[in-house]
Amino acid sequence: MDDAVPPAAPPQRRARQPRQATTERRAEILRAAAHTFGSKGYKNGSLAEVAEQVGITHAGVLHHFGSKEALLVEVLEYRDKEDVRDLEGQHIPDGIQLFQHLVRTARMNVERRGIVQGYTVLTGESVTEDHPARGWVTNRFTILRGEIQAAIVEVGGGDVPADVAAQAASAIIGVMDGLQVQWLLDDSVDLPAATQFAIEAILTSALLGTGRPHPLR
Amino acid sequence: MDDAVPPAAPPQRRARQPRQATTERRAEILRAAAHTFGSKGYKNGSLAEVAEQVGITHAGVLHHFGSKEALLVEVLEYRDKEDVRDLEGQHIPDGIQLFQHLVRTARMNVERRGIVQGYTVLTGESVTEDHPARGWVTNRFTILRGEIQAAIVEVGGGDVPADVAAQAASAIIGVMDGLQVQWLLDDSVDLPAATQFAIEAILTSALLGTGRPHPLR
DNA sequence: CGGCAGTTACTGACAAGTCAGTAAGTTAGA
DNA sequence: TCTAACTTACTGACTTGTCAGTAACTGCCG
Repeated sequence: MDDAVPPAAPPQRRARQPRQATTERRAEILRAAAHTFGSKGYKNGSLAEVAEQVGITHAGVLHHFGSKEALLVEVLEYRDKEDVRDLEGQHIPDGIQLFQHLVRTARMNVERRGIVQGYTVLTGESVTEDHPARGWVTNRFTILRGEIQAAIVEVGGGDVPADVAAQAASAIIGVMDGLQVQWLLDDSVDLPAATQFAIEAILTSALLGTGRPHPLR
Repeated sequence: MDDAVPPAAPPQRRARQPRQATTERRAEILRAAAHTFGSKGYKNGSLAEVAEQVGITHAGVLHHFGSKEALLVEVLEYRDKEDVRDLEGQHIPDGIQLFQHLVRTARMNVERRGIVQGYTVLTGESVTEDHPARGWVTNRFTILRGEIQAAIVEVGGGDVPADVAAQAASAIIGVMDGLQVQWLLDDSVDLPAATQFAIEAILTSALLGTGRPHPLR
């Protein structure tokens, strides 16, 4: 390759860029879409409802995102970026701190019912055939399981067998999600308390035999 | 008017009963609907698709059930009855047998992916506003929690505090549901093993301090 | 036991609505 | 001036639900 020439002179003519306010506009639409898909589901939430929240028509939304499915994909990416930004400054928790972080998240979630509902509805929907969010949800689970499994092994000082750590990791994610569903349907379920109880229980069992004391209390 | 005649002669005329084959016909439709709502969700599954499976038109389905929502309700009731029939002969498990039953269910579920998917999709959908299955799902959770909580107290010989038993009961249901979602999305999740591991872990923690040995192994 | 009244179990057509997506025209900002 | 950012108007595909009509079945009357 010839690297001597300056990188490809801009064949750009004039104002080919989006306007300045457009970035924020798109973000507005993404937040509206997250809200709609969250409360009604992806299939059942309409572009018109999303558009109305930002004061435009559904065709305006399609101008920005091309299709409903593309909008969903960007919503999911947007949420990922937000999650990362929330953790900015803080180092990514690992080891025992990860579990403390999970319990803290459950406590926070009680104050963000809408977000929890969105996650729950979308996750449930994603197991249907050819759902556009299926890949995203599956990937999310895979990453999360990996992180939690690694944290379990780390806390156990390497003495926890891989398959036990894997089962415990799945179980921790499962119990968090499953408790959220019950809590959404019935406020009498104590989401933070049950989450903490279950995580401690699963962690204790996974570490049993390593001779280490329980690290959460 | 001549009121001398005996009070309102039976207005019953003739054949008022459904035909013989109708019961089985309705059951066929219910099974088809369970399949469709299970794989596509209630909102996204159409009457036409249900009808096609039994070789009639969507109007025929509506003839039998009146509305889509009424069909869903009957599907749920039908499934309940089937569940009960499955347990027939066997006494309803309680105490430690309930937990063995739950683990056995997880093992069986690996062979009934469709049913698990139906349960998962419908449960996720039900947390949306005004969903027609919401009451059914909520009620199901309430009953299940009560049974599991009672079993925990029983196994613990009455030494387990009510709130601990309640949290453990929620957690056990939650982990079963949550693991099913992960398993549906990713076969590499070992549903039976992780379920058994988590139930044992949660049960152990709940019984801790009662001085009883772990009852599952 | 034959026939007919009344009902069931549908079909096919249609109503009324929602939906995503397209195309063409308008406005306003860089 | 050029074009991004819309709107309006529309299409076609689907939805559930209604309705009138029809064939077939059921049970009673004579």
